[in-house]
Amino acid sequence: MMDPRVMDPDQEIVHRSGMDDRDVDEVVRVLEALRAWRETERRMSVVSRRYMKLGETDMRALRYIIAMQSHGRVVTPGAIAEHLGITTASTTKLIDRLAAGGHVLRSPHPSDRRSLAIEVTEDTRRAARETVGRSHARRFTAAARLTAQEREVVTRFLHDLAGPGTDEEQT
Amino acid sequence: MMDPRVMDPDQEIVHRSGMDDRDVDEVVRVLEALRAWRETERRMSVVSRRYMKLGETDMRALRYIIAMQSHGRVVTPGAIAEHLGITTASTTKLIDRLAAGGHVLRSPHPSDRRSLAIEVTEDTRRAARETVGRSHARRFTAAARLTAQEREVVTRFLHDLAGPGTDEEQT
DNA sequence: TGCTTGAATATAGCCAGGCTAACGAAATCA
DNA sequence: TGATTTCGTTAGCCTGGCTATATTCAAGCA
Repeated sequence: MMDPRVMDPDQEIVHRSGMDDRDVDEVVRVLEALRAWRETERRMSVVSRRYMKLGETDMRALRYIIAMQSHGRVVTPGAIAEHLGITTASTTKLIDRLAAGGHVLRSPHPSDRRSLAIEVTEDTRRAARETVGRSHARRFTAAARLTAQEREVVTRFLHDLAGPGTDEEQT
Repeated sequence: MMDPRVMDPDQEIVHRSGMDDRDVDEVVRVLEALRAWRETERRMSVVSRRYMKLGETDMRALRYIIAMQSHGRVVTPGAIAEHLGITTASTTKLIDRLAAGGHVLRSPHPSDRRSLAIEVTEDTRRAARETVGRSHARRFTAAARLTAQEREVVTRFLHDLAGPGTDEEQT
């Protein structure tokens, strides 16, 4: 009635690759570390979003606006919508929320009078720099502690994780 | 008016650690790989959740229930609420949604008549195994491709990322 | 110039998924 | 046994998505 191998689809791979128990153990440790890190990230993201009273998408939007603005680009609602993968209608409400919270301003677009330039307020830019910057610094430090060869190993592993998985895009 | 260092808080760390340009470049590559992987994960999660017509929390709940059940544990709504970090009221609605979608059943708890045992249906268990299992297999394969020393490097790096960041819990 | 078509944002109204408060039923404790 | 605590549910609210539609302006053309 209950299949004990349910959460253990590794057997097939293990069998194919001829790994011994010790190898499997190490691999599992890597995966566990990966899982732990993701969980930490998720939790910290929840904490900092609670702190700034923003939802996940709003936060992503803010990061995007700040990044673009720091490169001197004019950020329009349409561009935000596209970046986030949501509709422009939802983006209008999103900007309403950010504006109500004093995070952004709607300024006229310099050349297209149909459009807008969304600008982040100075206070929010500072706050974002503090919270986002902290976790960025943590990542930076961790990567900086590695030797050159180790960095190469880690980078390769990460690319390996992300790379060939782009197959199941289905629309 | 516009500070070009806004998204570049790395300068201080770089300065402290006495890294040269080449080092910085490599570190940035590591971080970029990290970011790319996270983005991939996020996108794929969106895709598979759309496929199963489930929200993020519902999916997490399902994974939790399947995992516990596979260890022979009785899963109660309260335990689900605690694991997800949401209220029991929200969990009631969550279970309503999962039950309406045919993903779980409310069965009587074997020993406590106030409580319930939430059970995943066979169909959903199979579907979850397929989608979740695929990305798990991808991670497993990537980790399996590493040598023993490389696995150690990666694990250490990941722990380093997740580890000391648990300081800012602020309730 | 004046008209038409398309682009960019906004509005209205719907649904999902969180929350708090209050409740009933069962377990537990004095 | 009676009081208290625990567990899940219900009711009602708010946020953040969506679609469909409206509004305003830009751009191309007769």
